[in-house]
Amino acid sequence: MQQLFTPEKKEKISSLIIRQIRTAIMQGRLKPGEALPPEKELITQFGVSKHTLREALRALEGMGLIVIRRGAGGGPVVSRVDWETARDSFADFLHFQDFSLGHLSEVRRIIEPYIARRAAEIFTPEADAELLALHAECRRLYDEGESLVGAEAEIMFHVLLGKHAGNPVLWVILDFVNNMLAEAKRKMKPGGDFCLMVLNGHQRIVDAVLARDPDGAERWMREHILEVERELERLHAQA
Amino acid sequence: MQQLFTPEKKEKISSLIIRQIRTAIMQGRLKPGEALPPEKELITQFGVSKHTLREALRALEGMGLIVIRRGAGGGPVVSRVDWETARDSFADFLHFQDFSLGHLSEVRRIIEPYIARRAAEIFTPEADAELLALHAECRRLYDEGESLVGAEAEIMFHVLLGKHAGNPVLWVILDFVNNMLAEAKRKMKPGGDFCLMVLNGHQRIVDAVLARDPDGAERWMREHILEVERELERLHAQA
DNA sequence: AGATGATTTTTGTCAACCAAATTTTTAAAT
DNA sequence: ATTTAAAAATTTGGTTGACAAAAATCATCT
Repeated sequence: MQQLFTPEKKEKISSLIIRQIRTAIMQGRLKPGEALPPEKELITQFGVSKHTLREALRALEGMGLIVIRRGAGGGPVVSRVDWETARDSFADFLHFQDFSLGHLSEVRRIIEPYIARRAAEIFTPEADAELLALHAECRRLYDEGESLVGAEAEIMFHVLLGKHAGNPVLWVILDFVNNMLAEAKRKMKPGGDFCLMVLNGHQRIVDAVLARDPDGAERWMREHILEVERELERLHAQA
Repeated sequence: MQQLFTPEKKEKISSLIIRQIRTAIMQGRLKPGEALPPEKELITQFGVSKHTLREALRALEGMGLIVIRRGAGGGPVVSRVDWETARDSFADFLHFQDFSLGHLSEVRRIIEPYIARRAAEIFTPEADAELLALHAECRRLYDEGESLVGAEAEIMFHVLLGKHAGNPVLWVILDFVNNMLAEAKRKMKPGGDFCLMVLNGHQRIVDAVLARDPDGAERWMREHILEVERELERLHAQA
């Protein structure tokens, strides 16, 4: 038999407080840097106990929406949600999905050639210099025999290309995918030949970007991504 | 002068508990569906007060990592982080970045034509049926004079194409971008001509996918995205 | 003026209590 | 024996009060 009445949902008080504060921030009624009233006052404003209020504040802190400092003049302050927090949440979600290296690589295959093309089109001399510095760092790592693959500099090489495209949405997708992939790559412990392949791939992309050759940059990036993908699959099959 | 000693960081107890439980889940030592000990026992295990423990549990609940039921046999249970939670977190982050409709549209321009091509390549008869049903629903909305743009069915049309590609990473990107864009579109209240344009665009894509014509699907999707983008910019300029 | 210590503000933690929700058990009735 | 209803047990939800710890401010002494 069908339910006749709605289940009269009793939401937890702390959830109500969380939503109130969160929507106030989202509607711009509370801006980053602005301080919320201290605990004592919030307790009276919301009409709840200290414990209950603190649960709400702790949850908001976990979301990265506020930071709480203690001591005189302290208290909860609205803050910008940083990328680390958002990325963690997204990684938590993906942990329960069944996805593979291939899925991450497919996303790269779609986005990164476009990014490389844009870089060749719009890079400024300053961006060129950053790219060269990062590539030099990659080469140094290789020359000193350290594992290039999965290293911070190798991730940043890819992320940097997107950084100057001025699209934050694209940028975070790029950052996320490359970081997830790097984590997996580090576990595989690829050999020196793999690193050399990566380095050469990067070299061709750098050359094309600096030569302001969008077609070349796009093509070499695609080659690079595919090469890496093939090699990772081979390593994965071995293990 | 350089600091001589580390600042002896005193992390909050609840944060320590949060991290312990979270890493236990991430390392697979706690699986979805598995119940954690009840409050009473966790209090003794961690050696903290009820209040402190509950703050930690509340934060974990906010992350979507656990759900808490009360009553006998209840208590905290590990759960899969759902997409809603992760999406909210990502939206919170983007709220503080300065990004525009153009940035969202650029992502669509890159991804959706590829998705349409893949759909034409791999769609099964069941997927075809789903697509047709959704398109019929879109047409019904238009015929009844309701605003098609920003409607649930219009979002789902785009998301469905990616759903059957079997790449969860790509799928969530698609879902996120289309939902963000839809929210913005709803606020603009576009007219009936806009809706007709969208409907015709969808029609061409459906035809190409059903005809198993990857080139056509890709091309028409690109046209569709660009058309919508131009129109949105025009509306935005008016306001 | 500058250092030092006391005071104040504000969060962090703990403890004990009662209320509400939900399952399990028990008991009764058919 | 099966179904139904009441009672009990379990577990979280919420309140109050108290004290500790951190950090800024203010007063005091040199």
